[in-house]
Amino acid sequence: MNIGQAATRSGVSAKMIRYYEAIGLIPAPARRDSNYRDYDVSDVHRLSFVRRARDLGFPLERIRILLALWGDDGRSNTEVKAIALAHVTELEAQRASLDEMLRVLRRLADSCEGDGRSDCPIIDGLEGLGPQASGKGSGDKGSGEKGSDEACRA
Amino acid sequence: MNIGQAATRSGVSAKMIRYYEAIGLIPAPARRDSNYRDYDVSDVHRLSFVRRARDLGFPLERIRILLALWGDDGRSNTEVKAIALAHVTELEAQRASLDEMLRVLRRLADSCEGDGRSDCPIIDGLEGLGPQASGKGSGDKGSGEKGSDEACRA
DNA sequence: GCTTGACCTTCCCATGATGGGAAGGCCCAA
DNA sequence: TTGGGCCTTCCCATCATGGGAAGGTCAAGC
Repeated sequence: MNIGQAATRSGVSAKMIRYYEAIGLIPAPARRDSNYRDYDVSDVHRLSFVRRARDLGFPLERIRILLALWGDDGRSNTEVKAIALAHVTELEAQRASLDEMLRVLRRLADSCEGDGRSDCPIIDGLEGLGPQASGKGSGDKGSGEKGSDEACRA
Repeated sequence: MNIGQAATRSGVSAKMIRYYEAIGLIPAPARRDSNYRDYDVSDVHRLSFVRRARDLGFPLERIRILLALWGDDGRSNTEVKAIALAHVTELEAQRASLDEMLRVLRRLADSCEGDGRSDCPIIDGLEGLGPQASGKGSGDKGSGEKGSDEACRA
């Protein structure tokens, strides 16, 4: 079947199928006389495997390893599990990072009245790093105080 | 001060400072006779603002708006809050996506013994889409069944 | 003064995964 | 035969960041 058919069936775009082939993630399929790529059901099967792994957030280099294990009858599920758990650990780290951002952002947003005044704890929080920036120092932000002691070293 | 000093003080790498200038996120600073960029404390202040916003996951285009609001004495905190809340919504969507990946991955990992055999529910889960792939169909994965009915249309 | 090493400049390239689009060829049905 | 839809390759863009090369500057030590 053509690449468009394979794309529809596997859920991987034609563009991505060509890319996966280019980087050697999947083998180059047979070509017809017209130079069209020719896929069969096992190719679609492999592409679906890749797509599901992508949906789970696996980076392509890890999927490369998973594909090798997939096709290895003598594989050890210990290795597969290790890859999965390593990925879980990375996703957890990402989530922890997101949670921290959300925590800080929500606190800032909660402390902002949003009542139309220019006074804004969110801006203050970005400007100074205190938990609640106390001073309303937004007035000194311009390009005014260009001092002349330039080589100042901390 | 030199760009290196500004980088150290603001926590933004020199590379990034030049990039932010190139894309117009921050104004081009004065230059010395040597063509070195010359920063003052207000520049460092602005860079620190950018860095904190980046730490909270704001994309640069949103930071561009925040910077404009920061420097606008007549700003409305309503607008700032709207931007922050929009970002919260996006981060929450990302977290939901991560959580779903983690949920599926943990379930797969939990169902895998990791005992050295080749039998692997993780691989099965990637291969077929069932909640628990029942059949141990990993045997048919090779490049064997290259059928000849190529123009098959679903 | 001269050397040395740390710093600065610009420019190009790479990442990771994906999409957009142009220019040209192929295929099938009307 | 023609038209439209599919395919091919090739180049470029994203987003934020880093690496590195080739060359200029500066400050300190001798």
